[in-house]
Amino acid sequence: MAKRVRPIRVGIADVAKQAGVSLATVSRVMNGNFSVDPEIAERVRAAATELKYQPNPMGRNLARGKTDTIGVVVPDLGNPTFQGVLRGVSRAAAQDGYRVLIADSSEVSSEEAVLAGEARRRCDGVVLCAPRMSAAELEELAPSLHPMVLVNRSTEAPGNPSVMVDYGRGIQDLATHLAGLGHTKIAYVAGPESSASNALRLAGLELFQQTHPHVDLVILHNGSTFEDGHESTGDVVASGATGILAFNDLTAMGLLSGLNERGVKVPEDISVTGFDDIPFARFTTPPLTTAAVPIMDVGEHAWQQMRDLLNGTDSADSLRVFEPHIVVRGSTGVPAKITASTPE
Amino acid sequence: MAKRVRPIRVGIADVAKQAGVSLATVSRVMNGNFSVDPEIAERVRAAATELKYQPNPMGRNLARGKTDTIGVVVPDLGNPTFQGVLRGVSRAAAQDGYRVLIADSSEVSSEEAVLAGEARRRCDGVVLCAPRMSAAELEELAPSLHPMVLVNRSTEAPGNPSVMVDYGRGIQDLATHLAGLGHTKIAYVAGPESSASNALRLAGLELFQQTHPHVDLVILHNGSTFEDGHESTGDVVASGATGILAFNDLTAMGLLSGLNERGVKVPEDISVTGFDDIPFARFTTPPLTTAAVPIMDVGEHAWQQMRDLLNGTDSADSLRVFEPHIVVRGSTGVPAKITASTPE
DNA sequence: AAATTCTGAGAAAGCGTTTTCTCAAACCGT
DNA sequence: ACGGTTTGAGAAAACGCTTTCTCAGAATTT
Repeated sequence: MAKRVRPIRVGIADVAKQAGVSLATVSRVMNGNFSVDPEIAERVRAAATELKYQPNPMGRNLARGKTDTIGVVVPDLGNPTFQGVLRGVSRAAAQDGYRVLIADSSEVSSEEAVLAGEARRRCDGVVLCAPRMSAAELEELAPSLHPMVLVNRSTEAPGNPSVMVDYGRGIQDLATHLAGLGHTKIAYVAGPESSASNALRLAGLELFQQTHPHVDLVILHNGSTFEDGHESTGDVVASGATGILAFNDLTAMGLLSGLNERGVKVPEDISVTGFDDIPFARFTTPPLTTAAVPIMDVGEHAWQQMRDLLNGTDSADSLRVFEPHIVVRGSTGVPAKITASTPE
Repeated sequence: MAKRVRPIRVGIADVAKQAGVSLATVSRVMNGNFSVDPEIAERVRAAATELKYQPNPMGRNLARGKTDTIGVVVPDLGNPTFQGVLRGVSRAAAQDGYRVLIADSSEVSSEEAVLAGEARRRCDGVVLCAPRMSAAELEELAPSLHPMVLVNRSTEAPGNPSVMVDYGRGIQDLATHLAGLGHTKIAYVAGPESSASNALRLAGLELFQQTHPHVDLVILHNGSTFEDGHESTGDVVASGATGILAFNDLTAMGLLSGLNERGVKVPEDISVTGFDDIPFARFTTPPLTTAAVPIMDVGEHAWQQMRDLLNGTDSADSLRVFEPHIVVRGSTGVPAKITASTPE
């Protein structure tokens, strides 16, 4: 029977025939193996370009046991933070000839394990962005995912680099900023329970409380989206706090919007801070005071760690912490009570 | 010589041995081929789960000639629009068991062809988001990329579905909105020359001009980023126009910021419109009047087209146009001249 | 000039699946 | 009970490369 309709695909064999050499030689030339006569190499290259030969990645992948691709799994592609690290990883990896496969778990933590596993099998490595799964699950999963690098999480087992953001430090700075302005009652509108970065913020606030015992600190439970922030408005107002630490910029913006609807003036009546310094934080009304996180750098560093893992290069640090720095804009100010007690 | 250290990887052969059947049978069971005795199938399944067997994707890919992956190439992962379609495609594809590989051309149009080609070879298909390359290049590249679906571009050659947004209609609606408010001098702050959607907007404005001959329409050349919008402030003010159609929400936000710095009131002195209705458009000061584009739907539809292509299902329409709808917020209003001429 | 080491390229063995091909055994109708 | 279909599973051939193994012939050594 006739061979099935050849999809006009030129393979390594065609090039070999055209150049009058063996498959092995073509492969050698294509992979820059120098142990081949320059003249022959040239002949092969000519044949390759003439036939427009492009190596089939599937064949290569199988033969080499690698794909030059890494997987990135994020909880939500709609979140500017994850978009940032995705972009950072993607660009950095591209520099080294690697591509990235994305997996969006849609905040369903039970999906994470299977997505991560699948990504790992398809790729040479996997970076897990702020996985929502429990610590126990993460520990259990880690060995089967190696090489893996974590963003904003860490594991006991060594060999899995983490790149983290010092949310504790950031929230302390923000709280201190508010306290410095004279706020004595501060509310933290917390993020998702399952969020590790939320836990870090809470720990940071505990330290803050120790150094500022006179400040009345209250925790309001909430979420991580704009809508969550908007819905927290009632609780925030009811709390009587004049300084509000929102979980992130998104919730801060939601809160700003909610407060505006109720006629509460920011920062005159209430000061609000965000976290992350997403690109739009400076365009809110008023512009948002927040803790800037160098998110692209986080992504880029995550790639570097991954590359070291893949190359077997022992990376210097397997835990890198990025420090946020607060940027003060218009959403924070001296609380009303103080202003009122100092009439002109 | 001893086999190199087995990386503990269980292959189909291990399962076959464990179950006492041939490789072929294991494969059949794993792929839900029913022509296998239920009892044996059960035995195979038991062996598979006991050994925690997971098929190696590289092997499958090569044997099946497909990867269950599609590539998405975008000009800039930092652009909310592309983030939106990426998210839409990713989620929709995931539903059908496909994954997505991303390629960010960083707005370098010369990179697009190579990135797209590589993505295509690695994946079963490719969706090109608003490629910046010339029409000629696109036509030339198209055949080698098939199956491919285009977003916001189209080709002569059939078989390459396009999903587009009716930017012409949107900008006309926006312009009409401004004209309706009484603006008689309107400026369009154009996007990148190479942007096809910019051309569509220009075409739309031409139609608008025909139906509104009395309106003085001026075109200011510019870019697509926030910074571009900010830098256009001088030209905008100098133009004397009272109604400004920004290329997109990003440039509109930049412009808003620039106008604010100069003490120009929006919308009292100048009205500004954006385009896209990115999630943050409603939080600018004042909230941005814009043309909302159902960007997630665009991504989702792009996937559907791709799926049809992959399945050989002839899709009903190979050109789908999504209509934007304008959403009027606070950044547009009656021009000052009119207000002044109707004193209370 | 014979023996030994290098070089460079072809032959062939994987890589881990899927998918024909084959063929024995069970099943069928007459 | 016997030729003719089905069933069901194993053997083996792809899939398209990379890489090890081999082995001529050239280069070098004695």
